[in-house]
Amino acid sequence: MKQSKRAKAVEQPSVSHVSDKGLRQFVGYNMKRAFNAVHSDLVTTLLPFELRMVTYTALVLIKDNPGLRQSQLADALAVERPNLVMLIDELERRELITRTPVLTDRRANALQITLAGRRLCDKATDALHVHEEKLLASVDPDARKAMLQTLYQIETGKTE
Amino acid sequence: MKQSKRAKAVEQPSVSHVSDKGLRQFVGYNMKRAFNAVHSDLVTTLLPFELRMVTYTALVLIKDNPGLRQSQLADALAVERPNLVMLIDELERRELITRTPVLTDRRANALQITLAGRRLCDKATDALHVHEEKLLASVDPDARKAMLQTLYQIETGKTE
DNA sequence: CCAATTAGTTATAATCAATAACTATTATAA
DNA sequence: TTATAATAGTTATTGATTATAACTAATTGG
Repeated sequence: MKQSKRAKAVEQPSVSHVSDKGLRQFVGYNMKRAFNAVHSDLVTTLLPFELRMVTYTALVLIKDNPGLRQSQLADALAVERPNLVMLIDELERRELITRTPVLTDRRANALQITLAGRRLCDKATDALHVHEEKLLASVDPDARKAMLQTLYQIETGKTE
Repeated sequence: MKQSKRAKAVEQPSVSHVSDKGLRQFVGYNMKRAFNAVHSDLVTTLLPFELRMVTYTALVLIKDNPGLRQSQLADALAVERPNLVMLIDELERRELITRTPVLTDRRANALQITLAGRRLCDKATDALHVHEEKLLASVDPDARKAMLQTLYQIETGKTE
């Protein structure tokens, strides 16, 4: 839509540097900024494995929780069940996981990682650890541990 | 317990609790989990103001950087210019900001917050601070300060 | 048994993010 | 100066992601 009334031009001092100090007051903002740095690094790290953050996360959860059901995985990943189906389809098609019906509940599928899946997962995990260590090289180990504890506290809302 | 009708099928131990310990090793995972908690709180806090995270952020940046240009804001928000247009359209339509052409560069628009925009922004900011304090009530002030410093270190990659 | 619920699926809609191309201006370089 | 390139904002469109509704099959519980 074309603007019918064009505002009058005004002498404006151009902004040389964009200040975000108003946002820096929020812990959430600082968390998001830091996570963005981690995430963009993660994306490039996982690229050669043809994994995205969500597919890698799914793979690890299936590896660590053999027999996991799709609904459980959907909950853990915080994705809707319908969206998980396609995700699982892809991992199964690539033969990184198997989807086998459960005897005791024939509605459900039990997810298992395959050998190939495990190998890919392990390689990706190694690469991620290397990248993360590089990203956190300047962070003091104690400060890092303290941050993890604080993050967990925020996540769970618990005092300790 | 029902007996299997085929030997191939194996009794699957159902997963009672989904373990994410493999993911907890990553700082990025812990950051994302904590941020999710903050973010979902933020969404509900901003809802009554009819603001999303990105629109609130835009509002604050315009407030703190009078005369900001759209391209600068797009960079600061890390959104593509075309997508910013609709965002700015909405804020302008709601008369929370103004978009005035710049004298010295008639291609550019200078963004300004209006009085109504400032009032809404301030109210939202207050509400967000209240909510964030509640969310971080269990976190020791020193631990919080230390975390902010560490987060900033990760974001910028700098030693200090 | 019957109703309600659950797991997985399909199809679809809504939302969000990315790309190309256009205009009008401004900057540059021959 | 003129021609060319580059920039700011816009439009239209596409692609990707996320959410919703409805369905089948199986299980649960009264």
